[in-house]
Amino acid sequence: MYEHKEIEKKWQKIWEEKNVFQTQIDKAKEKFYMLVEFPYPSGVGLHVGHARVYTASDVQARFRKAKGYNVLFPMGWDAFGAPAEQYAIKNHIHPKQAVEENIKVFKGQMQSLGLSIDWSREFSTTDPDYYKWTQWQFLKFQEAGLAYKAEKEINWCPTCKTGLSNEDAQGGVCERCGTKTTKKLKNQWMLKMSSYADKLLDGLKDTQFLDKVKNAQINWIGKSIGASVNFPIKDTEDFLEVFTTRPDTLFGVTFMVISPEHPYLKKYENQIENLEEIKADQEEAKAKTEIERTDATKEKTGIQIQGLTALHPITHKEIPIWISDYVLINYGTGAIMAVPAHDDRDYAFAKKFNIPIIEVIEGGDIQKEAYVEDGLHVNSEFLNGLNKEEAIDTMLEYLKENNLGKKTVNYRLQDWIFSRQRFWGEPIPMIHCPSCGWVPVPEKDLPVVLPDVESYEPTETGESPLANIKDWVNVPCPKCHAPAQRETDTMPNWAGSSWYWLRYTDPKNDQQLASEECLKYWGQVDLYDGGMEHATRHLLYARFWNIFLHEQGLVPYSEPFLKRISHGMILGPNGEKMSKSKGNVVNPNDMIREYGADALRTYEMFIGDYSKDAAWNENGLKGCRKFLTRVWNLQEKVIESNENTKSIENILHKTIKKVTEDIENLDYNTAVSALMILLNEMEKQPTITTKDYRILLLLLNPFAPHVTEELNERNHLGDLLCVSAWPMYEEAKMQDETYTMVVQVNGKVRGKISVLTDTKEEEMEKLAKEIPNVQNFIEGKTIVKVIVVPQKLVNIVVK
RNA sequence: GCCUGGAUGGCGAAAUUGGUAGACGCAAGGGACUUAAAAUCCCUCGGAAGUCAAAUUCCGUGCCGGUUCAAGUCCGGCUCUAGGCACCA
Repeated sequence: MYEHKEIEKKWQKIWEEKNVFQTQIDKAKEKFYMLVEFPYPSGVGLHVGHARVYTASDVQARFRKAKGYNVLFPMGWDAFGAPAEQYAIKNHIHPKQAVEENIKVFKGQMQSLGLSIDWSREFSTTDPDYYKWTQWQFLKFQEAGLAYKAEKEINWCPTCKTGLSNEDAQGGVCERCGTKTTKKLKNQWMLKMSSYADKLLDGLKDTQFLDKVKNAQINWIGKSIGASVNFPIKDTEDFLEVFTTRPDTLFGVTFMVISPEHPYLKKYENQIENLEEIKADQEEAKAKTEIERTDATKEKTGIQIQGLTALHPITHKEIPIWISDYVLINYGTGAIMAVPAHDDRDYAFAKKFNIPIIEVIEGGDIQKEAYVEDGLHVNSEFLNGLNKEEAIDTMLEYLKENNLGKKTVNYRLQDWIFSRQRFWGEPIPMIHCPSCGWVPVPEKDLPVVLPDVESYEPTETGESPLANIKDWVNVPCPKCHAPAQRETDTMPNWAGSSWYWLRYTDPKNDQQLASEECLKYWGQVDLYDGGMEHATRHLLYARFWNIFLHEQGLVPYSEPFLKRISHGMILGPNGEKMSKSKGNVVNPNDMIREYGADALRTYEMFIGDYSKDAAWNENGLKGCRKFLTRVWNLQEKVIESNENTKSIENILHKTIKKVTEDIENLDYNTAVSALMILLNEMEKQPTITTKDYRILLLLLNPFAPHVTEELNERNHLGDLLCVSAWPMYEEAKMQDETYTMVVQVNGKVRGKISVLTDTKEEEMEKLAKEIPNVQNFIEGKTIVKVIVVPQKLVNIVVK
């Protein structure tokens, strides 16, 4: 009887006691670094979706190990940040304690899945031994001038009472709690990520990320090439600088628009005649949420600034300046030149406020809509008659020569807002001294450890809860020893996950973030599995961080991840995302208890294309359990022999090849299917040999590691499977003596015949024409052509 | 609106990159074993026509067209759908 409970417990214990999955550097072997995104240990435990991802990674790790690689397959915990803090507040416990409890649950569940993780490398981002190095690396950014403090209008979540990066506030809602975000001016630590935009783009060439992942990153970075143009402001020495991707349309400019946050509104306050009206508008813009402001479908609003007028840089005509919130302060220069004839938004704005529209490119009907296509330029002096590309080049040349502007590149990517007003994060290791300014905490004083406190709830003022802990905040300045104060903001929870894969290579090192030897040997991650939701933010932060460390000579590789794949989600049985409120949550614990981890693993690999979402179906799981039971029952047919059974030798070798290639290509579903086919064939045999059986078990082992080990042991087939080599296939044994030759007439199948594999083309054609049903279709017709594809088919074309 | 993918039986899906569409599994129906059920095993299973049963034929991979001896696969144009970006100048 196949009793999964005892078997699984037994083998998990054996693996642990023998330290089978502990990994050391072994230069004689090629390494394989399998990384899967470490989880955020929440209170609810593992999801069956987690089980899918970890199983797939485990299949990969076990397979590579059997193939002779020295495999690194580590796991840790990403445990800083809002959710742990919220959970702790709700349950009235310290976040540290909450994290410990949750980790215990997660780890227990992972162990019950039988994952071949090297647990000796485990750590949490919240361990002071770990975040010491996160802080240390922040100081490296600071030293390099890449960390700076800036008064920034930031996305503010009124519920979490914290600043959010653009990445955390996508669509104008707080990533964690879903509240609409507002704006708030705050002095924040920033990391100069934007200056790495080109490096982040170029580096993609050295990776094998999925195209959709690469594309998501390219979009996010949002590089656009254009020109900055200076428009003189009438009666001043000043200029209004704009960014445009269409300098060729410069002669079509009929107005300009600046963002409500543009500094000139303050600078020329005294000159502006309708200042009150403008100020009211500014207030309004501030009150609007990001989502309201960026709703492209809504009617444009705007006010013309009286008393402040620009001049066209070439024609010197007067151009009115408007203020409108469709122009964003954090992109380009916060000001645009508007060409209503050839831009949709400018067109809508001009129509609404009756601003003239000048056509400068032929081809459209500017009475009806803005014409954004290419065409010949008109009304454009020296650009007349040129198409878009030529006109852009000519204009850029002209602007440069006349000192009116220049070619410019702009990015959507912004600097990384690195401050959070929270308790549960890595303290930013900086001290503010009244006379020395910001002073880094000396290396010897790291880590700056979070204090043990009673209350870690956010403050009403928006200051971090740490600000209230005077003992902790007040320290002497490291430079002049005068009374000074610690930074009370903490790091975003993206910080800890921006270098964790490096730490796995050398997790206990107390001298360095990881030794050079370990970093060199384990090097880049060979395969990094994670969700599509992390394809932009986490992956960009991590790459930015790694590229920086590489430039500092701290890590040997510029790109951290060689290959990035993304997995699909497991949906509820109804095809919807699993959620408590929908009542469609499947708990992996229940499934393991009832069907066993091996069945669950096999099912989750068989469920469908790994990169795609899949709906849960318990009957499918039952089917996989049945498959394992049949593998179990097959032992009754096993006879002792060092040979393969002749009648299944062919399919055996084909299956080895198929499973090997499928696992390499992450086609887990077809690998399982190939094993089912092999089992079907084996069951048809009166007996199978011990050699046959061991091959089946070896191939199945990555998917169902416990039951295969048990069967291997019970039938005395050889060494533990988890330390045995992957079986090899021989092409010679895969050759078929015959094959089914397909015969078509005019491309339609009219007959099939079994022929010898080495049948010559002429013979194939002759045999094809002899098939009675084929004759029915060619009789009385003229044969125009005969196509013969050796070892496949014959197609007779008749008229 | 722009950038990626995807669409195949009742369901999850396969298909060597142009060569037998639907492997494998689930569900369903029929049968065996059993006092019975569960478990297990065997058979059928895209639709239609045809037949005692077959053979066989026609239709069929989101829609319309094209290339080719041959198209789920390639090309052009749509529709729907998932994900990413989005008043980004």
